[in-house]
Amino acid sequence: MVTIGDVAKAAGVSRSTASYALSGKRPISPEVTDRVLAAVEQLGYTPNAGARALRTSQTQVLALFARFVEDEFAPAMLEYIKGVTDTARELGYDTLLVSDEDGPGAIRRLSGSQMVDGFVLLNVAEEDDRLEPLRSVHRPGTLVGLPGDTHGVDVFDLDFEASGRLMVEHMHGLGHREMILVSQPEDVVRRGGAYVWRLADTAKAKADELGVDLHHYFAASSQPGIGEDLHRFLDAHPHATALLLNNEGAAAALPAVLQERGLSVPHDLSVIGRYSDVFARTFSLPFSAIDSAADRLGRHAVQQLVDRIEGRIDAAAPHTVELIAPEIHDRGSMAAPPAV
Amino acid sequence: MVTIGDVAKAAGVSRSTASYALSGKRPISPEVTDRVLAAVEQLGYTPNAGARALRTSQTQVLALFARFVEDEFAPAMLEYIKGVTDTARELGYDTLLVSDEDGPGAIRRLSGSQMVDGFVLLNVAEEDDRLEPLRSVHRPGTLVGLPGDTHGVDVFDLDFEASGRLMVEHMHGLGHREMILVSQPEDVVRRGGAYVWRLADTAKAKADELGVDLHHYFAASSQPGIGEDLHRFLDAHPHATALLLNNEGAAAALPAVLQERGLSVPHDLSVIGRYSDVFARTFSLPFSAIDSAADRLGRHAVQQLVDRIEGRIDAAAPHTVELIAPEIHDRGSMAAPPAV
DNA sequence: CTGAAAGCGCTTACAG
DNA sequence: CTGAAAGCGCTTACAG
Repeated sequence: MVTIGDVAKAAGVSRSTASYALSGKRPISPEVTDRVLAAVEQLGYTPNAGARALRTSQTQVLALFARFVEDEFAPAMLEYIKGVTDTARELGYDTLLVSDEDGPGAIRRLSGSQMVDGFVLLNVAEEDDRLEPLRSVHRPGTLVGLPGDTHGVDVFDLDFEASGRLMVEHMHGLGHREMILVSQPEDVVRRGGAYVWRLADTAKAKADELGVDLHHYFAASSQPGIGEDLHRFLDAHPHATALLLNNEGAAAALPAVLQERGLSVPHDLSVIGRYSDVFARTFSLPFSAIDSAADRLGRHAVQQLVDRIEGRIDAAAPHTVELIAPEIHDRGSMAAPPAV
Repeated sequence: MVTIGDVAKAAGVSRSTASYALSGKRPISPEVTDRVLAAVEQLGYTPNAGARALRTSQTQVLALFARFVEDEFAPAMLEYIKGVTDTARELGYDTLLVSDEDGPGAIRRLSGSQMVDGFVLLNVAEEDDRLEPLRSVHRPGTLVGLPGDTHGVDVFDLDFEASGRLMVEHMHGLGHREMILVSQPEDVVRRGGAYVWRLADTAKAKADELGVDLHHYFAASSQPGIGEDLHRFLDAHPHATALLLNNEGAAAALPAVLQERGLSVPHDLSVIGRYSDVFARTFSLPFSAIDSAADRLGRHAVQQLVDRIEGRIDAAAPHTVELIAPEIHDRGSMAAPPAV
């Protein structure tokens, strides 16, 4: 391998001069700089990452913790991952992908071995077992997903409370007075998916406030269960005119259910979902939805993390909790309810 | 950070003895070993990865190159990624995920900076621009996907040629004599998806050999195009009794098309696809299919790579091209053709 | 069975 | 504006 010593020799300077010429950390004459650059080019020099990390205690690597859970829609996960890796690369960092069962152990291991400069955690649960080690390791960490206790970490998530309100408000504004809200299965909540009840609770509160009759159900997350569930809900509430979906499987199953019941959207039923744009494209879903903003969340998370790593954020300053305001991607599935 | 010097001091031995006690590379008395281990435990020692890499020229990190292309079904990609990262971890390696636009540049950069011990390339095209740098960098590389030129790399893929034959043979064995084969769009082939014509060519050859009438089409990969395409193919060949799908979008769109035409499977039409099991689950697809074996391919690729890195494979020995034999996952969508 | 020392390649404080 | 030297933490050949 070619080292900075080789570069220095080829350029006829000392190793320190070669190093400074490349880093720009002290003024080097243009002629010398040119010779160094030429040598780098000609020899194909790339600094040894291990040596640099050993010296500087900076690795230019971020750890990305993804949890691959059943029930979870994979393309959405991939979008987060892509958002994170792309942004990291733009900012000069590589990404170590950790899908370890043993999340807490992996955090300690990677921090102890000084392999990474910081951590991005995806799919964060209400009570997440990775948070305790993360807080203890003294390396910055950013979460995508809002846990119960946010101290010591930066947090980015969709504002699910505002999302619940927005769904109900929007449908109410169109004239709907009876709605069905379909949430993820209860075991998603039990595993720590607090976003499910966050959205449902605010939806219910807003419905109460507006005098809307809102029926809330947990439902299966995949076929055939979810199809049967949807039929059951619609049977139980024949006068409901709006369907709010915080359950990706329900959105995917709905077109078949509508066809079986001979319902047309938005003529007979108005529908709004909460899922990512890739999800909509993958299943060709014709329903308006609040976008999960996966790539934006991944992007913001990395920017914040790198700002911290590189000292652009005062360590004493309070941590960020950024909840992205929901935006409805309109696909034309909402209208005034049918006249009675 | 705690170093091996701290451990040595706590155990009352020299740094070299501490190191040897941990690596086991030379005999150390049980008492001393115990003291070292206790010190490690108590101090929470983890070796500094950069220092170790600098000394040993081994990083215990693999680079995983994923290409996120449109048209590509993401869950399948995620399955490969999971197969690779999990296997790597089991073998003591971390995984650097690279989704760089600049694949060739990233290979040179990571190799030059000695950040990784080897490369796994996903989604390899017939003529892949990452192969030239990979061959030049003198670090082992394993491909998932069969390129035109396999020299200097280990290759793992599903045997698409055998898959084409198997589809036709199996349907022929059930009595079918006229079939439709639906391939991915032509631009997938143009981008280097040679597996498309590999499967189609052997299917056609086998059909000729068996006297089967096989109609081959390229089709769109997503709705609404693919639905229209399927209708068109079925209209054009009213006597075809079997449908062979080497196009995930076609498989996902087929249930709706069948319903619209009032066709039942396998009574009116026998169907076989080629897609992963997660894909089938995600879309609740009721069709028998040749599994893409994503996790198995990822697993084998990493095992082979690590064997090479760790010198368990003679560098002079020829490289591997392992094509996994297709297996049909039977979901009951194939039967004898309807009596005329 | 154990220890003192060298050196991997880099950056940066020290010296001029 | 440039150079010689130290030291990051590790492993291993050298010495006993």
